[in-house]
Amino acid sequence: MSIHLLPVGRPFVPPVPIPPSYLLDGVGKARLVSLSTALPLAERDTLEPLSRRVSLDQKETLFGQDEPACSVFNVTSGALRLYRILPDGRRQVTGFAFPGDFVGLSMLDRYAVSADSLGPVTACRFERLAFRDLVCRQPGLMMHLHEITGQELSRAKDMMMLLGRRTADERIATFLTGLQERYVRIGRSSVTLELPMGRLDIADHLGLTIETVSRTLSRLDRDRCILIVPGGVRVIDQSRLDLLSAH
Amino acid sequence: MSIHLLPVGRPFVPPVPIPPSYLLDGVGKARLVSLSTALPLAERDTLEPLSRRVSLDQKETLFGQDEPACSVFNVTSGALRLYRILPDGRRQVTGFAFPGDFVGLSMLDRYAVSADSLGPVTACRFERLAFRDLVCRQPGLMMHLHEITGQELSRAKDMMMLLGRRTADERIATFLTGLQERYVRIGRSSVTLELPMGRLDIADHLGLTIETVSRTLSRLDRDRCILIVPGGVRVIDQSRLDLLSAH
DNA sequence: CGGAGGATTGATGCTGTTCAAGCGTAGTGG
DNA sequence: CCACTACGCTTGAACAGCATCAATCCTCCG
Repeated sequence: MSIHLLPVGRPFVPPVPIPPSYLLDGVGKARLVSLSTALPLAERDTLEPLSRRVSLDQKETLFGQDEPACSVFNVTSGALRLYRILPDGRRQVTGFAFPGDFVGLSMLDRYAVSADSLGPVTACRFERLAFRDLVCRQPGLMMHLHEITGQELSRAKDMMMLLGRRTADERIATFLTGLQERYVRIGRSSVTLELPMGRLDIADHLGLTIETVSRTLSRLDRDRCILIVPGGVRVIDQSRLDLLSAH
Repeated sequence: MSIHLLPVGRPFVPPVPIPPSYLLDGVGKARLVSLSTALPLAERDTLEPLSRRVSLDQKETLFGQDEPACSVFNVTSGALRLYRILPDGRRQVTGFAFPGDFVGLSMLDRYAVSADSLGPVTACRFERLAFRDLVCRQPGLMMHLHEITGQELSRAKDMMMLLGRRTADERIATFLTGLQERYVRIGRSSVTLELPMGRLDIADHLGLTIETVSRTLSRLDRDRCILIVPGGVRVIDQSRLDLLSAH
């Protein structure tokens, strides 16, 4: 069973693409050489025996917010939705986890969000305490994981800017280009941008309503900026999208 | 020179209050015993020699976003404003740093935000690489710092929920109760809640305009929920404030 | 006393929400 | 093969919350 430690690079500096085959079957002996923070192979090897495979069907929940966090996960295929809910039902989707992403890495004793599957998902599960103990003995690995958490924190700050200060158009554009970059990074880039999540998930992620998401996408389609296709969108005018999402 | 490692506790479980004197003069020999994740004194002692004191006047900048991150800081007195700015001037204040708070702890090679002082500030500065090397050799310390980063990430998700899904009233109430809790934690709680930042800072933090912040505070004052006083507010109806900010 | 900067308050307008209806496609069963 | 339903998505019309624009008011400080 293979763990996916994706390269930790600066945004907009996509590292060497990883063959999709490596990411999609979590079995082979393929090795991932990280660009900036290469992990000694020994560390990979010590991590792997701890993991056990988990499989989820569509819309199954992996864990719930505030539950005792007894595991750390690494997604190997499919996509997870991560979210919080207010007592009155308002929801904030804090993010989506794709192959290679860790969830629960901050290792507090309770999960900070709920996680469920958008479609079929497979992941590696680590017993938290064992994971913690092991990582403690490998300062290099721990540093790497800390760095990944730092990246997530930086993305969280991007989200604050987006949610606090950007218009609906900008939010949608930023969301789309952000997905593009993530797909590039995991070697999944293609002409059409797959959207495994529904409109409501996008809305709850971007702080909008489903109607506004739908309207905004429709307008971008009408303006020949994107083309809405079943299961995703095709980007027609990349530069206009980049302009809208420009930080 | 003394470093402030504040307890890492769950939200709403304020740990033993720390005498303000300890936090305000960064000199004495006082020791901070953390509730959940006590640091061996040896670790504190190894960290301290690395630090150098920095002092800032009002509205001086400590570092700018995207600058090479060559230092990690620990605030000892005063308060910092942490923010990002879009090319067109829109600003998102991602947070404020109070005594005991670390900034730059995620240790990416560039700062994720800009930081400047709201009033006079003192802090401990650590050379990043030395800090990193040292921390690498102290798994317990590193774990603790990782945990602090995890807490920050969790608060970032609170902010996403706030910015994406909550009304102006709720944002203001949540902001006020959040400040209360932080002040309790650093032993600074008092009848009046000090607001060292201006209305514009609050607005840019909560994704509102200065006018909305002012109006909302005025209404809470008119409704006898708070009392606006010079430099802060006095909370009159705590339960109503808690209700508004309830997660 | 006068000026500057921050804060408050009012009038108006816009962006995104709400409410409601209709569309398209996939799945089911006659 | 064609209803029929279910579900997600789209579209329209009216509305509301917060933003914008603008004037005024503090309060501190020279």
